[in-house]
Amino acid sequence: MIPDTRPSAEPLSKQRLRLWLRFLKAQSSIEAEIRRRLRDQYGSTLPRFDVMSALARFPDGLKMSEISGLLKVSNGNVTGIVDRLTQDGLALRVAVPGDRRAQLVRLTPAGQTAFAELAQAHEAWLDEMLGGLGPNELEALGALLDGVFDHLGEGGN
Amino acid sequence: MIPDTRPSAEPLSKQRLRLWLRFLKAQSSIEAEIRRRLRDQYGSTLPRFDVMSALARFPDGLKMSEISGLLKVSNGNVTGIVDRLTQDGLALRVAVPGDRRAQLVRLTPAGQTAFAELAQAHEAWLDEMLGGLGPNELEALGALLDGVFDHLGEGGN
DNA sequence: CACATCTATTTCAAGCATAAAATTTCTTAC
DNA sequence: GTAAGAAATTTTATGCTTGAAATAGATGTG
Repeated sequence: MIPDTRPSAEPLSKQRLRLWLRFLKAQSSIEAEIRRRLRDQYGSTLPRFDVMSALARFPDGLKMSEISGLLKVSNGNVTGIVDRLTQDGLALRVAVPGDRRAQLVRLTPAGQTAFAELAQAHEAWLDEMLGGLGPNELEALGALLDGVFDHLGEGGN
Repeated sequence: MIPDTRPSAEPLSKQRLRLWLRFLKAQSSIEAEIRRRLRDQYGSTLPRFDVMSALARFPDGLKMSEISGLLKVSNGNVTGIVDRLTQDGLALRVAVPGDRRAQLVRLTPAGQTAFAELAQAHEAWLDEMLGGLGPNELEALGALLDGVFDHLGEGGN
């Protein structure tokens, strides 16, 4: 097929803007549905899930600043979320031997159980909501996202 | 090229999950940069920009509930944002003749000027950040997003 | 050891977001 | 016209998020 190289009536910047708006709409409608289900079915939230997810990947515990670094959110933000997880008995803070400033946060056994259940539901929800994407579409979308990242200069992390 | 039709080692649900995480990462790093620039360069925010954008498209004004409907956010949310825009002299509430419950929100002239400037910067930023996407990529990405929407049953609006 | 500096975390003030309750006003059915 | 219900909006309580300031502890240099 011969690519259409005619200058479009609409400038490229407008096309990029419109694509961004569609991108945002897809993202936020999916995310809103996930938040709703976390709330209604599990009495939880996406920020809590994100923190638990990080903690689940590091059974030896994470320092507060490591959590905020992984999730790319502020320190003060993590303080509040971990406070609430701790109140609910899902996480706990343990002292770091050599450093009285820092603490390691870990999932409690109850937290591990709760997270396993949430993670399974989360994966199933996404599988359902992204069901329109088969293997080829997934690969194509992944490649396009790589293009975005390359240009943003954020390949790593 | 012969498509690889072998059953992948990784189940499709996991692939969808991983794609979603990359999708989220792209979206949130771009959005974070936009929020940062709105704040640092214009002393504004994305929610304010979204509301002003809706108001700019309807010069005759919008009722509070119309704004929240367009932006798909709660009523109480809009109350606060419009309050702050009004305090800053960018929007105003005018009475609706036949209905003392409702009010029309409009941009002030200052609000129109401010929005025009923000909108131009916003488009330029996206053009820069999505610069990795040429016409063909834009079209391909648009088509893939359509596939997602179709499956979500959210074609319209 | 003292002092400056750096690091880890929490606290604070402001704004954003929601769902649920409350208020005010309109409409409709009698 | 009055009472019941619906509609438009605000208020409230709670949680998430940020950047900046505060606190406490560690580290390094003289």
